Amino acid sequence: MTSVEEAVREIMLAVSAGRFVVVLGEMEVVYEGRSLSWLGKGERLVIIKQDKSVLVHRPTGYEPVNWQPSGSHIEAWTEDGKLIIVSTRTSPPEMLKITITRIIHLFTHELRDEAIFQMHAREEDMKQAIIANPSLIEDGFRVVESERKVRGGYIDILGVDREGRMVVIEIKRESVGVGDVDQLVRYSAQIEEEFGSKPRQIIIAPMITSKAARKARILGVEFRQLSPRRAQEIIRKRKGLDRFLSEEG
Amino acid sequence: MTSVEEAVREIMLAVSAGRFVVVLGEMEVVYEGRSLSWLGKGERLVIIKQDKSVLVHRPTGYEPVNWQPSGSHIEAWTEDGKLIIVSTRTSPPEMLKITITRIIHLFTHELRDEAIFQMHAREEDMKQAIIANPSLIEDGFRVVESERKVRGGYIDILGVDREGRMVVIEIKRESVGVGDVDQLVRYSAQIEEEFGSKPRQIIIAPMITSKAARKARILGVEFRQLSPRRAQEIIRKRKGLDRFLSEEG
DNA sequence: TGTTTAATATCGTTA
DNA sequence: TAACGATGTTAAACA
Repeated sequence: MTSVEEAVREIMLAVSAGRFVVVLGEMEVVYEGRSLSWLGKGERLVIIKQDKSVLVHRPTGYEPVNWQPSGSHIEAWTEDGKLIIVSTRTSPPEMLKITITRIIHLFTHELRDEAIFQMHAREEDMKQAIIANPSLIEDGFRVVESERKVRGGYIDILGVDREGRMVVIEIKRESVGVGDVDQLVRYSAQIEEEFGSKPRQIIIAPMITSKAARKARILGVEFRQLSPRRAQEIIRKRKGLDRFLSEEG
Repeated sequence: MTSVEEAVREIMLAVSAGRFVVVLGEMEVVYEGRSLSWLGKGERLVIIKQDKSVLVHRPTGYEPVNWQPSGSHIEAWTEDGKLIIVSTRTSPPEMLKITITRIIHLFTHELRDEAIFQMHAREEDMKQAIIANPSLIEDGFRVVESERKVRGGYIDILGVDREGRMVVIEIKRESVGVGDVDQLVRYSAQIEEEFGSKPRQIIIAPMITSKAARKARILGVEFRQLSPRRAQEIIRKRKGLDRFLSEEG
């Protein structure tokens, strides 16, 4: 079992050398800053990452019970045979104090991780899929602009249909709710204000609630079904095509 | 160094026994479910919590790069000398696959943590908020004394209202019960004894039970709503001001 | 069980 | 720095 003095030395060395620190132990935790919190004695996991972010995890649950973001200042010392770890930040001013009364396990190591994290099938990917393949909306549809700023937010895609009529498109990754229909109508009203003619309004999403569908029908909002999964497949195909073209050209 | 077979055995044992698992190692991670993600080879930390939630942390950043919530099903096995950990969930259907190509460190332990996590201000902080900002009680209110000793305890705050009438204030961090109303009335009686005139009686708390509210109405006790959350905001604002003043002065 | 709201939200991007 | 939207948001409160 590591002595408290050895633990302090090992932690401070690891922190200054940019090594990853893992401590399992019995501790109390106090946080003061954007909020205040107290957590009495219990066995938990403390992580000090290489960017000096700190996480305190209880035995259950997805979220850390306490934390401190990267860029904070870390100090460790002993007090009455206890191991104290304090992380402070100036902007915003906040402080996390961990009082470890018993060390169960301590381990430090320099982690190397250069890999790129790739994620697909988000709302952004659905937008890219439509831009890459506008006929997903309907034949003859053309994209004019994406992320056009309006009061209260952005129009995901602004386009023109086969007959030259303007189309305002709202994309949702999950089920469309009543609020999403309202938002699209608000944005469309601004386009009508600006261009003088009422645009078509289309929501594209994997599904729509019955309430939202009713409201959409009443307000003249159209719905097109597209799952993030299918959008992902379109992007992948498109990428494959790009690769083929660049290899050929 | 732990062998892969030993690691599988230790992890499966720990998971079924409800122990906490920590693995530092070189790994690839794939997620499929609400989205799709792929993360190439790199050194990371894997946590399997006692509720079978899984977290994968890179060397930097607050958030886990991949995770799986509690209640998922966990399996571990070996494949070509690699350690595979897969966590699956049915609703929504999602899967996390961790392929560990090199184990740097493995540790399992049953963590006991019964402590209650308390966030936001304590009763003491609510008192400080009122002292810092007496208009929380009402316009023209002034604090005369805090923690004045009486038979049976202390008066949280003794003050004077706009018309010069004495005010006895009782602070509660949680819901006010009948007993709290009784206590305030007992303390007020002593103030009346001492000063010769009946003081106003105010309870300040985030909420009050209907029974206590009825009793308060009958006994002439007033109620002011203040949540620990709001008290905390006032303290924080005050502290920010103090810091500014101390820097300037 | 489904819906709404808060979070020390975090994390980007943009003005 | 502030504002704003997206997040595999999560988690709690509410109906």
